[in-house]
Amino acid sequence: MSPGHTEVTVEAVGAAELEPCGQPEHPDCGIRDVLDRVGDKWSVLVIVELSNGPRRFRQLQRAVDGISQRMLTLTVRRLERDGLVLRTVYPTVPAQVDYRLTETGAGLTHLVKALAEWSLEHRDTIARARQSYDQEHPGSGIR
Amino acid sequence: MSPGHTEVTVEAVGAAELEPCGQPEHPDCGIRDVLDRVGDKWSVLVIVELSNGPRRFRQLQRAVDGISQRMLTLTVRRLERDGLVLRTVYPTVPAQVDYRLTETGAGLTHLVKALAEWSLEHRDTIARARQSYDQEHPGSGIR
DNA sequence: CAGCATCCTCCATGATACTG
DNA sequence: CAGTATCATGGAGGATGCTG
Repeated sequence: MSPGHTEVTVEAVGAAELEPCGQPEHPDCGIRDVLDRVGDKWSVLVIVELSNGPRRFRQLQRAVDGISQRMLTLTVRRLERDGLVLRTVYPTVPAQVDYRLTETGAGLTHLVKALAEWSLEHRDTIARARQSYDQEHPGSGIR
Repeated sequence: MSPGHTEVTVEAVGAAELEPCGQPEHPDCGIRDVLDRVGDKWSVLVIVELSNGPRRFRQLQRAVDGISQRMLTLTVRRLERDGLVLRTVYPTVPAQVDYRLTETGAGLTHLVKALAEWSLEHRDTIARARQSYDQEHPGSGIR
């Protein structure tokens, strides 16, 4: 997975076969587009929950503990806009809406789950690293 | 919240084999700890750059286009604190410092690269999805 | 139930200046 | 070179109230 590339910059992330794209304006090659989504506070948790099957709005809100109505709306709208989530409205009374992953979204799920598993596997290691860092650097103010 | 919930919640992320951990206080099981790092604006780009080998401070700053001195400092410090990056100071004049991934950090790199590759593979699909969403939902205000 | 509209707060990030 | 210190700010996110 690591071919013999010489000076590689951060944008040539995938390895040799990936387009370096090398535009100063887009140093991240659109990776940020996805990362901004994966990175925000709620998207991943919503995606993971949806990976267990379709969910309705309130159901999602209850599952993703702590999310506000507003943020759930925003999150799920953005995911829909990106084509990762499909939103279906049933014209019942009261209204009923469900959300499910699209195929694209499901593909991302695997990566997200891998990340989640990695997190769980290394949380202790990281926690210990932090403790020892904080001991050796008292009052560093880093969080 | 329901103490003995049988409902599958977002924390049962990996699937059946992952610890549900089920603490209302830590619904994310520490996934957030890692996600917060992966999610912030610069960590991933720094990690990816470091995956190409050790880098010095200025070198990193030049590679990660657009990062400010302050944010680079904060980012590498946090990565160091988490045990993902090793910081080595050489007592030369002027000072010389290099950063390299720890083994833990290198492990995360693989996932991050997978994410980056996925991003590149799907950026067009996502871009098209956004376009069509924006057409069908004019003035929705979603970004 | 599934939202939208407002208001408000705080923090991540940026800009700038200075230092060993 | 490799930072630290300080100030400013935009926007993410929370709280609340209302609606079809």
